[in-house]
Amino acid sequence: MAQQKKMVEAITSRDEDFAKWYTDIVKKAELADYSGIKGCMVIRPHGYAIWENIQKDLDARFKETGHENVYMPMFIPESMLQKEKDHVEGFAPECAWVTVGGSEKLGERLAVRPTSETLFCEHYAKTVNSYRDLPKLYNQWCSVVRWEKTTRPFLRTSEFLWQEGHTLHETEQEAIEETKRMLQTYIDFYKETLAIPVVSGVKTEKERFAGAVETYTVEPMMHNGVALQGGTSHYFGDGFARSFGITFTGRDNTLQYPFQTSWGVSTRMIGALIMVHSDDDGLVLPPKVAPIQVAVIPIAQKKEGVLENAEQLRARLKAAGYRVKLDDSDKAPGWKFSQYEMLGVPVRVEIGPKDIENGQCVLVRRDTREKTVISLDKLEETVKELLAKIHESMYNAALRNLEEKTFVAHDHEEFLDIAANKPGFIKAMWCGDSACEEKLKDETGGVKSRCIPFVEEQLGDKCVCCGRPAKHMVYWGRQY
RNA sequence: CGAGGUGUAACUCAGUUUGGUAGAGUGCUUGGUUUGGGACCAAGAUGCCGCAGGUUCGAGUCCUGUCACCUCGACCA
Repeated sequence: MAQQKKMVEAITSRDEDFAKWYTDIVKKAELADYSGIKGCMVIRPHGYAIWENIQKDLDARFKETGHENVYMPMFIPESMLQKEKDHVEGFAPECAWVTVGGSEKLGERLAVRPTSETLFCEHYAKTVNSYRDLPKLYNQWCSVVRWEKTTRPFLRTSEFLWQEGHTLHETEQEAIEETKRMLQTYIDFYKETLAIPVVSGVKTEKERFAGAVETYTVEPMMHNGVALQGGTSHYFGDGFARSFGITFTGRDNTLQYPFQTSWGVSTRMIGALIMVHSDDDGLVLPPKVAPIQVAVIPIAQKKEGVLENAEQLRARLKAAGYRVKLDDSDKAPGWKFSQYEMLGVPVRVEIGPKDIENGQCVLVRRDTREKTVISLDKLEETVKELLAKIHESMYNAALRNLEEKTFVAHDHEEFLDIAANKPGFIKAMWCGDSACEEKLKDETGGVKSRCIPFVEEQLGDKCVCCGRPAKHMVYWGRQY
């Protein structure tokens, strides 16, 4: 028990100091390290492996919906960035600029891409001529740079990895459908792969992406009641097309502007995995993205036959298609238990002399710590069931947290009271005026509109801020 | 951009008040004993004290400058 206590002390308690707990997990679970470059992190093997699993899963979903991967330059000439007015206003303040090449000052400075709409537009302007060239369904996996003032590993870093889909369509309706399709892809991915429920809907004008007509968002709820913008899908209308002169000859032989979308998710999702699922003993990973799904820990491994039996279990699980690791290092078993819990490995298999004698092994699940003794011949079957069960109960626990932290405010006073005392989402009616969003944000010290859900509840008929007739029900909350 | 903090071993930090041989714990290496919740014994290796000047016989310590990172806030598709 003394050792158990020591282990817990290595990580700051989540309830005591959430921010410190978060960075402790990042470090202890070997996800990332600070780099010596402001706001930039080193993503370590365990963190990068999670990202690779995320990529593999998402990429397959993109391909299934007809998208192709491309790669654009990382530099954007200032003049190109400036072609769309709202866009440049939104992004120029946080661009990193290249002004010197070798020893020569550049004639025109280059932005390190903060996002690639303009590059895609430039390319589309050259390659799209006819309605037969549409739709263009492109995606790119890359990193982008935004000169953030306040950074935090995975949640907000100066450089981050993401994917950005950029598509071009013949009709407005098609583009809107694409925007919503990709939002749904994100919603499904969060649920099916990350075991995270989200609130989704459309952003208010104030929170909209620079240059977009509509911005749709997925908003997961963190364990401490703070929301996270977990992914966005934008409908651009033909605004960018007009700014960049992208035209095509339509079916009726007239020159037309195409309609455009973009959508992206980033390594920020790894931050969500931490803040939604993990606990005071370390990371808790959903099985689909866990770099190691099963850790095999031999007990008294120098005793005859133990390592051989452990190796057999490893080989069987590998053959069954699982990512499995046998730890035969000479660390004490207790150390290994803690270590793999810290790393978030969903299932641990223990095998020692007693087990071998009885033809059994011990399975321990990370999320609940529940131990089961099973007969060795049931291994593959039980692990399969267990991983599915773990995903499901992780999702349910996260859903419970989301529901418990969602409140309803009927009037101004109630809104302020909840904002001050109950961290989470606040559902409340809104008149549609940005001034009310601004006022509520000031009054509460940071509560902003998260989104207007697709299905709105009629909680009242007046705006909770100004009392004028309400137009929408809005999810409000603090965000990372 | 504002306020605060920190730079000494791989990590966490002591040492700075009062200048005098560079320290501890953890980790690492080797050997042995161990092994069902972060084991134990023994022996080792590891330093441009952030960087640049200055004062001094002598600077981790005093002075000047500078750089970097962290935290909080403001800002934030």
